[in-house]
Amino acid sequence: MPDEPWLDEAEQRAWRSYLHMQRLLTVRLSSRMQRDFDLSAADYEILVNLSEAAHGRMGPGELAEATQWEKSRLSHHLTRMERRGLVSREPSRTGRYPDVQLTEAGRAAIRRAAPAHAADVRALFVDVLGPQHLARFAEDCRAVTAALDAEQRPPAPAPAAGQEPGPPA
Amino acid sequence: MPDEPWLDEAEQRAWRSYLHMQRLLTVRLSSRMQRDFDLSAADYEILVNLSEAAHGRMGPGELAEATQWEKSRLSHHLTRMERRGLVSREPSRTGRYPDVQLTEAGRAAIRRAAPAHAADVRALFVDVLGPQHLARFAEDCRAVTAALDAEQRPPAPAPAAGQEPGPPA
DNA sequence: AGCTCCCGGTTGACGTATCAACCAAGCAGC
DNA sequence: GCTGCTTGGTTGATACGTCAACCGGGAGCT
Repeated sequence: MPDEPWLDEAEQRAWRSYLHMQRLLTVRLSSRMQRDFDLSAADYEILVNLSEAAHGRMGPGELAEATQWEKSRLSHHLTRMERRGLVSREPSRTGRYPDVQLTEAGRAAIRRAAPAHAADVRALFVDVLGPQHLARFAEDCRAVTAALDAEQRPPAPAPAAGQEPGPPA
Repeated sequence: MPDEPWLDEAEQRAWRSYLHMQRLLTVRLSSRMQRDFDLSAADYEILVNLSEAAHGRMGPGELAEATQWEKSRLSHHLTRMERRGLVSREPSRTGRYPDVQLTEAGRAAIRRAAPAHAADVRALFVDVLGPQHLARFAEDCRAVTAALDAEQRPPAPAPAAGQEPGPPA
């Protein structure tokens, strides 16, 4: 930790630029998805993960790991999604806890929403930055993430996991 | 809008890198502030704006403009903050609606929290990127923001407002 | 003046996030 | 086979955000 924590004006401006973008981008993407497809960003994230999984089916633990959500948030949210018929909880053959299963309605929902969402991400982010800036930007994001991870658990330098194509998160 | 909305693998990875960082960074900063100072990110934002204003006092409209919050969110949140004694609503001499006034407790709260928050932002973001990357990164953020703004209201290219130093937002 | 419309702000209802408390398998040790 | 701990999941309370409905004081018109 530096002795002088304060931010100078340039740093301040940079930080606020990020905050501002972050807020606008989040709001835009999620409100659009809500309006057009009746899905929240949280719903979408769950659906993406399930749709990428083996048979549209995962254990709660895996889901928690994949989304990095708190168990309690996950449980609550799954309950709500279950009530809306997007997922179901099916007794698991292998594990002790019921699996989360993507329903047909759930699969239909994400199939409907994904193209529009991808188009949004492309129009508002990917295409705005262009390939080069995009790559640099992502690199910077990973650096920050690494710093975050490092601070959280000093020991155990865990290697990162791979990513496969699919609907944009 | 492009005909092929889908994201290729590199784009996908970049986007997810951003999402991941965004989430971790937000959670880290806000949970720390909550834990150590009993302030949410929202509380902090209001306090920063008020503390930068003339006499720790602003009209609700100005606050809404500064934070870009919805009026309803602002109203609700101010009610909660008022209940906790961080702000008060004082009848305004100039305007028709009561001003929002930073209380002594509110000022004390942000004075306590700001240094730690600034240190966090520095340690987890500013110093991780370094001056050059930071500048580039911020530039990219502004580009995305501009795209967002442009899409929202096609006409009226409004010039941006200046920013002054103070506690980090 | 009296009327209407508009606009900034508040309210209520509902979905969501977080925290802490709880619960119920599984497993260790005896 | 019981005792008790660990672990993964659920529940309830409370704070937060959003939407839509509502309210009340001007401004403008006649």
